[in-house]
Amino acid sequence: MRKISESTVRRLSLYLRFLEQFDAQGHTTISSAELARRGATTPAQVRKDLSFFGSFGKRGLGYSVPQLTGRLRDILGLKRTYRVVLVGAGRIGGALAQYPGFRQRGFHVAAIYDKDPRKIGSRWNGLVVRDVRHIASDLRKEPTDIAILVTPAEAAQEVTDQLVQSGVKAILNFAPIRLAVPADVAVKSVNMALELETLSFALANR
Amino acid sequence: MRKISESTVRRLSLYLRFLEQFDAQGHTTISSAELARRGATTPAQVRKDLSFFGSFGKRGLGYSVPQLTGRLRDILGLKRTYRVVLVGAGRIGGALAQYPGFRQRGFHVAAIYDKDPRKIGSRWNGLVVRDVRHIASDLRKEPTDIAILVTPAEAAQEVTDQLVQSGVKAILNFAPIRLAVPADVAVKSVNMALELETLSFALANR
DNA sequence: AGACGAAAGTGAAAAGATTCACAAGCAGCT
DNA sequence: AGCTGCTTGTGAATCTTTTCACTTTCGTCT
Repeated sequence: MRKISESTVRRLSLYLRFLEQFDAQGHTTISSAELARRGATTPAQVRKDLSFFGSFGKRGLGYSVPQLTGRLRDILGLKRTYRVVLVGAGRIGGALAQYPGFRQRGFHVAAIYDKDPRKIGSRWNGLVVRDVRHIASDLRKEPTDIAILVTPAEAAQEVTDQLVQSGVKAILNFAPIRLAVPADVAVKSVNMALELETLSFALANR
Repeated sequence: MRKISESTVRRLSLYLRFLEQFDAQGHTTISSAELARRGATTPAQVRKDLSFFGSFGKRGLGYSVPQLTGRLRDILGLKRTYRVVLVGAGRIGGALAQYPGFRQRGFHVAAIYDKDPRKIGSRWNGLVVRDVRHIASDLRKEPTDIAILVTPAEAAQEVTDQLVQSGVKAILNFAPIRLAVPADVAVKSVNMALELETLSFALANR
């Protein structure tokens, strides 16, 4: 497949959200102009993004809301559910484990791991925190594609190696460190402090 | 000032992190090649990023770690501390309020607000959750540049309007909605589910 | 049936970001 | 002082992304 840019993928996710809202409002078709308006982009951008994957619209009419919704869910890999494991039962980890937005989209947090004996055995939203040492054997029984990593920086690489060994193919990383992984493993890093810094930059440079 | 791209700003933040680590290791100079290695980019990229703001290095030698650290903190607006208010005392809000990475960087979460009477008055990390209705009067007494918004989507725009009215100039938005704000207010939106979707896209398209 | 308005699809142009490649400058050495 | 080995700073070249502008197609109306 032709290389699709990260920004295109992010916009496709956004379009999908708008489509769902639009559907809830009872609309059956939507134009690229309307999608653009909601997504703070341009109609041409919307059409170009979609055109990488085929042509889904009807000229003169727009896009069928249910049909485009289906295609986007397909493109984004959202027609299935994902078993997700979370490593790091701290405050952020706990919050993420219970975040309803994940489950709504088909991402099921099925296990939480930590290294700290004081946390192991405690309950988070019905899940018992397990020892990180069980990752390998657990995932052998329950293959898992996606992991969310919320450990301190020091532990992140070691845990990553275990996850990768156990067959995890995608990692959402909250640890402030760049993870080394094989080429076939996708890593997406999120860093809250960095986001705030883009804001302080904006404040300082006006 | 010349327009600086978002990606440049993000990289500058990263460089600053690496510099701090490098400093802690006792190094006094660093080359663009070393910064590039750590940041998964190229030496030319590092030099170009820095060149937008001046020339800080010594040819043949590299950059002075403390000097470049200082300049980056200056560029990113990190030479001061920021008073930050947080709206939405849910699980994610609570976790963010206590996130040590913010305070380390000079972002002080000084107040938490919520609309839910059951949450108002409860304590989060030493802060008492206050009624959102107090935002305007509180911020009149304590001017605040940055807000973190962790409300449900429905409440987000209303709260934003109040924040903007009260002089907030930058918002880190976790609500899954595009906020309407005046041109002089910076908004940075973070959407966890969307990040996971870029991963499921990667899994689906290999 | 033909004409019209609306909107998709799409090469081509423009804008923007990254990489290249090389001159210039610095420190250390002889 | 002059030579050598590095490494910066930067215009130019390349690559990527976005925007433009135009053709095609669809549904509707007369």
